[in-house]
Amino acid sequence: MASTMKTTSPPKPRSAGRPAGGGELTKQRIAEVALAQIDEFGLGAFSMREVAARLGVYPATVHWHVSTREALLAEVAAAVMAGVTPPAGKLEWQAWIAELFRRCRDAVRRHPNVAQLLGAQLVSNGSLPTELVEGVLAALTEAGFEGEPLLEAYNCVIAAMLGFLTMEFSPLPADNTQAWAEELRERVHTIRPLDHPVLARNLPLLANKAFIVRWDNGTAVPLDSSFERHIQMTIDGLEAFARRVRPGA
Amino acid sequence: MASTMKTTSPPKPRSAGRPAGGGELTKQRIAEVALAQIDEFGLGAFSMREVAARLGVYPATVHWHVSTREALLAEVAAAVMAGVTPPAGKLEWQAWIAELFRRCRDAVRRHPNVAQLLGAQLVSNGSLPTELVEGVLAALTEAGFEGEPLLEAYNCVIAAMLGFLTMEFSPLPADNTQAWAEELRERVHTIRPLDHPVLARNLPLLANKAFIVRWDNGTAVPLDSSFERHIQMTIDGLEAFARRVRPGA
DNA sequence: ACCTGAACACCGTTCAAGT
DNA sequence: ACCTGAACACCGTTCAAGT
Repeated sequence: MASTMKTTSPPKPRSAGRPAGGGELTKQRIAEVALAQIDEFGLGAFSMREVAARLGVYPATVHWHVSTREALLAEVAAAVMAGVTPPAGKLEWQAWIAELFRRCRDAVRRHPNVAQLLGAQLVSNGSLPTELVEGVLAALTEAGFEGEPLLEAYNCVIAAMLGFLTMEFSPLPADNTQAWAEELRERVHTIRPLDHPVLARNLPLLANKAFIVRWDNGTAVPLDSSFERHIQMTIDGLEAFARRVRPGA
Repeated sequence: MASTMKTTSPPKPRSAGRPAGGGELTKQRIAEVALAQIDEFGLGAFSMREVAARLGVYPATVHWHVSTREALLAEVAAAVMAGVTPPAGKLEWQAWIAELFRRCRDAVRRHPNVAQLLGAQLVSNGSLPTELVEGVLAALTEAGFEGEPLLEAYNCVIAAMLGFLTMEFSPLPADNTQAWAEELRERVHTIRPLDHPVLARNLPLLANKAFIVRWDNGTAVPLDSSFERHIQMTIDGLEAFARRVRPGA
């Protein structure tokens, strides 16, 4: 019963072939365990071998179901983002987009450590629900966009939404968090008013709450009001864009 | 002279202590080599050991100068983003922000593989130039923001800029790019018009050019017009926000 | 101060072999 | 079809020891 912290000890020995117990090993079950692991220790500490260990199985077994580490992560991202798309046809396009933004953020807040997968990995992009794409396009069509402007507006909306969330929940340095936070905090508080007057003057307002000058991410310090404002700005921006495209409305 | 593709063969043997040759090993030189490696093979293939090998040095030597892998990556990100901030006081706030967005994108386009470091890693966030922060705050102050709205507007601007770039240049799956692209392409082109009418109708417009339904990133298929529109929308959004805050202007 | 040489504790993935 | 057991070719980081 030798138990140390992270000993990847071989799983309970058993013979090959499908096990008798009801513990069916499926792609979904693997993704669940992977998500649990990411939730607990972050994406940096995620490993196939640890997933296998948690399932009481050899690493190769996981690969039989999942093909590759990246594919598994895409699966995880898909699971997190499933069901974020609001139902169609019940809201004005502005309200629909606002609702999508909020539901998307709620999903990410439940599993903040997968945030980096959304914006920063093309793989998991591809694993976002098609309903989301269709929904945004439908809303923008209702807003009067078509052709090239539709493409542009769509890209702006997706970038605005996922971009903000990717940044809000971007991970802290894996290891010596304490030391790093202290150093950045120090650096921020010794900003010279002569070199950076506006920043220095607004330091109490910005410290640890503004991008680039913060040492906690959205898990510890959520940017609620900024996100709400971002929704507002996105919609205002879309309306202005729509006016430019079809001035007669 | 045994030379295979990626043999981490021991470096040219030499004795300990500082070498005689003028090849000074500094933090900057290490960051340069790291950046070159990332440019060539991507962030996924980046390794401390390979950096060491390129420098003709043992892995431990790199650690003497850099402390940690994450710290080195932060250094690299800082190097890429150095000098993106436009000079102060020469442009209207709208033009200044637009210029910042464009220069930022140009920097990322020169080193697209570091894009994921910008939005998705809090470490490298902290290594962005303070001038950038100050500049954005100054522009927004000129636009009439102060207090809480200033914080919100700032966060929206940073998220809009870095978020878009993070997404535009998010990396493809490391390995079997070909197969993955083909599969996504296939999936996109078999979308059923009954389930996703707007998407299906606009497929020629969107395929491989819209987020989530593309299989190339910004390196192969740049989203120029979408980015320009994003700048426009951001500024329009800011102006609308400013009007809400101080209706008398 | 700066570097070697070797080790430690991990990785993802592959593959023959079992059932 | 599904899994074991072991191997391959890597990792980042640490540390005593050299100069």
